[in-house]
Amino acid sequence: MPSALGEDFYARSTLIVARELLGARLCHRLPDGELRAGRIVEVEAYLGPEDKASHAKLQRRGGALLPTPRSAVMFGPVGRAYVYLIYGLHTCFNVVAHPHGEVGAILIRALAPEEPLPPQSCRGPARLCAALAIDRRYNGCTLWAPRDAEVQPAPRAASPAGAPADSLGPGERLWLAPGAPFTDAEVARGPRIGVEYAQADALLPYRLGVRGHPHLSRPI
DNA sequence: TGCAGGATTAGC
DNA sequence: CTAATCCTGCAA
Repeated sequence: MPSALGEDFYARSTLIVARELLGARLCHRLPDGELRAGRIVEVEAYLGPEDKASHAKLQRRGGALLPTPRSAVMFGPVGRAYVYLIYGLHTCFNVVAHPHGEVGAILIRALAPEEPLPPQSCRGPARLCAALAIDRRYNGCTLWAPRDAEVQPAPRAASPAGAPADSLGPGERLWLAPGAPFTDAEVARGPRIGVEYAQADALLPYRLGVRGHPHLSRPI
């Protein structure tokens, strides 16, 4: 896994990591050796249970407050993938990042794709997953270490019904690599997309993108 | 156990 | 604007 961002990168404020993810490269090595990658140009930060737009929720079970199964990885170790199915149709990819003892993840919303991906194939969180062939098997996978060194996947619910039951093949790898950073002047912030149900929290400027970039999912 | 609704997208 | 489509979390 060439030059992956290290574990410490993810152990900081979710919003700081979101900002620094802009410019980084998301890379997927397929079982046949093909590399699909792109440079991150748009993200959204999602915090813990206090954030009404976030999947991170607590549920009373057996007298104790525990994370709900879907988003349990957001409560766990940083630098892992949180991958979920949305609208019964599409896959979204997030990176778990938060200071020790906190909760949060960053939704990757758009990439500037690299060869051989088609130029417009990574605009939107579900489209980039389709283009890079990222699926729910990656939920809970560590992004900063070779899978050989990986500890057991985060204690998450059993694979959602319908998820591929097979595990990742030997050659498959998903990781984040450093890339040419964007300057603060190039970064625009705005409200997150599609979270109107979160009322006041829907207005927080937790969507970050490269100003005017042609691969944004929509203008910011 | 049932059921409303979703961090989206393509198509009319 | 709406349908597609399957899980999820919460109510009962």
